Amino acid sequence: MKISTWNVNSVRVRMPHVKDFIEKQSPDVLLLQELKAQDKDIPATELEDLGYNLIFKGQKAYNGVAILSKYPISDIITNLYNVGDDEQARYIECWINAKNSGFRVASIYLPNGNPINTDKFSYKLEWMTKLRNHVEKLLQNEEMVILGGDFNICPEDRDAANPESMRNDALFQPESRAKFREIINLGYYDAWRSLHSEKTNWSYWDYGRAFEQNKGLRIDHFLLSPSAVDKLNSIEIDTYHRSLEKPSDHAPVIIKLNI
DNA sequence: ATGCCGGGCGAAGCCCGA
Repeated sequence: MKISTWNVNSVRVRMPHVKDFIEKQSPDVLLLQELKAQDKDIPATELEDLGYNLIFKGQKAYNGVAILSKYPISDIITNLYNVGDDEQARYIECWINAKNSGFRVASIYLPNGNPINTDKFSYKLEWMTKLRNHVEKLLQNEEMVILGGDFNICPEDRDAANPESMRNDALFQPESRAKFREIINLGYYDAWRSLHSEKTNWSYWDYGRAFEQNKGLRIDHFLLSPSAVDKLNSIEIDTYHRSLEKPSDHAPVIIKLNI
C-alpha cells in the first residue's frame, strides 16, 4: 500500500505535475493540500479520470484539501469544528475500504500561524487543540489511522537547515512543538523518525535559491497509529517533483505499508 | 533576509504562505 501527501500550492496550476506524479508513482492513496480553489473550480473529473475516487473540501483563494483513493471511500469528515464554526478548509478524513484491511486516513493542512504574537498564532494553537482532541478519539477504535499532510511544524531543531533563522517563526515555537508532541504522546508515530533516527531531510524549500542550496524544512509529516506503524515499510521524499519548472514549494512524501 | 518568490483575486495592489 503506497500512500502519499503533497502540498501542491494551487491544484489548478499544478495539475501537470500532479498527473506526472501519479503516472510515475501511482500511489494507492494521495492526500493533497493547499488546493487554492473553491469546489466548483477543482478539476475533479480530471483527477477521477486518473483512476481515483475523490473527495475534497475547497475554499476560495486559500487552503483546500483532498483525498484521492484507488479503493472505495466512506465515512467522510471535513471539519474539526462544529458545523459552520470553521470556514477554513484544512481537514478531510475518510475510511479507505482496502481489499484485505481498511484504514482511516486524513489530509491535514495545519495553519501556518505567522507572525507570532498575533491572532494567527493563537488560531494555529487552537486548531491544533481541535486536531489533538479529534485524533485522540480515532485511536479509541483501535483502527489503523494515518494522518498525513502539511503540519507546518518543525518537530525539532534538526528539522530545519538553518534553525537559528527560525527562532521567531511560528513553525518553531515551543508552544507549537508542544502541541505536536501532545499528538505524538497520544500514541502516534512520526513515520520519518520511526525509520530514520539520525538522517535528516526536507519536504519544503522556499521559492528562490533554497532548493538548489538544499536549505529546507521538514514540515510535511505522516503520523501513524500503533497498528499502522507496525506495517510501515519505507518513507521517501520525492525531490524530483520539486526540481521541475514551476514546482510547488513542497515535495511529495511517500510511505509504503505492508498491507 | 521577510516577501527579493509564487498564487489568487480581479484588474492594481494587497493578502497569504513558511
